Amino acid sequence: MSSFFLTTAIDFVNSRPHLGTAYEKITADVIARYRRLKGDETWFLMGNDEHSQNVFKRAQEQGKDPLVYCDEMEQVFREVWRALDISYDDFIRTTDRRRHFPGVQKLVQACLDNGDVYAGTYEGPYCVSCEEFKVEKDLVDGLCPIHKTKPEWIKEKNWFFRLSKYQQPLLRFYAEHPTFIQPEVRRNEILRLVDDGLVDLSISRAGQSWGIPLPNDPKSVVYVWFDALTNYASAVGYGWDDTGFTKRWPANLHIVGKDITRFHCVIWPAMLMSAGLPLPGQVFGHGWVFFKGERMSKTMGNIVDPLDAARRFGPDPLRLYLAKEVVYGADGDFTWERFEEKYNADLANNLGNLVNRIAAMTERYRKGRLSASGGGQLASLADEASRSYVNAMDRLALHEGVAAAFRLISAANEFISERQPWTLAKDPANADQLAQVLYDAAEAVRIAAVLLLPVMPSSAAEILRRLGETNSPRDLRLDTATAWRASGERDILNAGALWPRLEDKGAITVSETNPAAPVAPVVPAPPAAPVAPAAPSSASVAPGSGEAGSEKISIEDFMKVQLRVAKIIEAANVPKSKKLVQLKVDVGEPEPRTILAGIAESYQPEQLVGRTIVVVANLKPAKLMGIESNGMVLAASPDGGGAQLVNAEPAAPGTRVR
RNA sequence: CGCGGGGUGGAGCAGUCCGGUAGCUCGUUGGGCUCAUAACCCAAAGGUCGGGGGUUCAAAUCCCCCCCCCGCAACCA
Repeated sequence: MSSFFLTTAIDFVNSRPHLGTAYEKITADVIARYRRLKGDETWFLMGNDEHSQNVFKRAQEQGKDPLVYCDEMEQVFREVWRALDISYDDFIRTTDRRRHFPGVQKLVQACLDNGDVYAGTYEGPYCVSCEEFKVEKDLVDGLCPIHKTKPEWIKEKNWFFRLSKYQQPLLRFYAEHPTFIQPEVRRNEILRLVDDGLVDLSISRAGQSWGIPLPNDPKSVVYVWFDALTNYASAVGYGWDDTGFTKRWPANLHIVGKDITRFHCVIWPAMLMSAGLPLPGQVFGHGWVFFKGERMSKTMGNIVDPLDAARRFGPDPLRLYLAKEVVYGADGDFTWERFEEKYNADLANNLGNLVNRIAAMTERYRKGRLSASGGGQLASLADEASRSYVNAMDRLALHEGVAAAFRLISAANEFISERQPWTLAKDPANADQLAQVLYDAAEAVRIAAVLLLPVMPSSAAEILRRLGETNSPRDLRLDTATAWRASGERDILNAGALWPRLEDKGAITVSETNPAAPVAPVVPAPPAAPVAPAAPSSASVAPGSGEAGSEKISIEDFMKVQLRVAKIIEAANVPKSKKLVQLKVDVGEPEPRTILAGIAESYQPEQLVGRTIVVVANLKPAKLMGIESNGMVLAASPDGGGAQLVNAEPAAPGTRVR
């Protein structure tokens, strides 16, 4: 029996998991369950990344001790993973002093011993308010993008890792292990990157407390990658349990997002090489799942809680959708419309209905009992499906694997139509034939259900139960369970619809932007599908979207804001900018002002000239795209665009607005 | 020249690495069936595979050029 150790990226805990993170865990879980089904001794590791300044700040904002905050977030994450049926075997946290700290320190020490870590100075712009170094490119015209303050130029003693030394060893390693980086596009990217040369890496930060102290310099803390990446090794014992570590390490597969494949393919192997440890077998960089074409992100407002789909339909339809509809490795889309479409097509009409018709006929014609008497034409199709399933799953082509299972399901539906058991049932002389047809169909579905166990664990188990499978799903092994059973008897359970059809188009569409929207009456909810709120057709500006100020301000506060009527004299698009328009406006002052407005997507410059609008006149100047803006125009700006300028016609420029 | 993804029947997508009947889901039309969740089965209509050039006996697939869309990166002060 071979063993298989796979991991996902560990997650920052400064916000709840969203569809994007759930996608990674779900697909990794499909792989883990597939390996178990194959009989591999599988170890599936996940975890949280907690030593981030963002996390620290988040905790402070909430007035919590960072560790307490992380404890709470762990529960939040675990709850989501439970709801999605993620079968991780271990969960590591980077604040784990028993397991993670020693691992990180040992790894740093090993690199030190090897002469790959050296002292140097890190210089850079440091924002005092953020308490962190900024990267040149993050600065907006020399200012901290968050605090608008000029960062101090600070030199601090840092420890560096000699990443540059590993350029050739890495290239050699990639050449010797062509499948180390998957899919191919990612591999090419990385090869190019490493080919271009590598710079040494700062691995410590001085004077911080939130992190793991360096073994050789306890006043400094291990910075980002040496801390985070090491989780894969520390979790299985590196630094605290040699036996466990040698048993599990190296990992066979790291599942990560395409944005961080480079760290896993470059820095991580270099660290391991330096420490003299074996390298992982493969890094797979999956794509993004967009929501209605928009990138899922913690900072955008379009987060759809993965629990939503799972809560309404159970985790399996969502899991199926993500595994089957998104080409693994490429980007994909999630829309409620498509989710509903696939739910009906694959689950209600195809698989669910198939199970139902077999069960109903068996009950009616055979009193619920089937017996086999030799193989049929479906046997070879089932065999073919199993083969192409295994072939695809081994290549991590999850979408192809699932498709293979569904081809078998379609074949079973076709088979039933062709043989017409209901006709056979009319003549007792055909009893044997009838029994055979029903048995074959059931057997094909049984095998398809086995193939679907990794993707839809509880639904597939339920189908197996109804088809009289007596073994527990966890005891099933792919090779034996997908073999056509040409003999034996079984009891079939007729237990109603597994996935009731969703009737009303768009019924499960939700409002993404306005959670407080009134809930409209919806479809009569099927048992598995609790009622979902219908979308307010929000083509128009949604009034009061967002919380309408739970806190009240005083009139004095309001008066601080100086609103004035302004007339637009000139307007021009800002080069290379998508949203900004540069305006020259007359606010009744001797000189016109330059104001930038993010309305380029709603207005052409020509449309703007001559309009009389309202501006905030006493706003601190700020530079955007290198141009200084002295004020702000007022516009109704619904999420998703379509800004409408506030019209002040016919008031004279400079008039105070209050 | 910032990075990256993509343009395939009405819609959404595979296929492109390893050239050789353009496939799937939904939708449409016609038919069948009645066991089943108005489900299931069969058939049909519908494609210059973004455009141009090249390589080849043969190009959605390989090479070159161009056009368009979309994410990310910087900006909705």
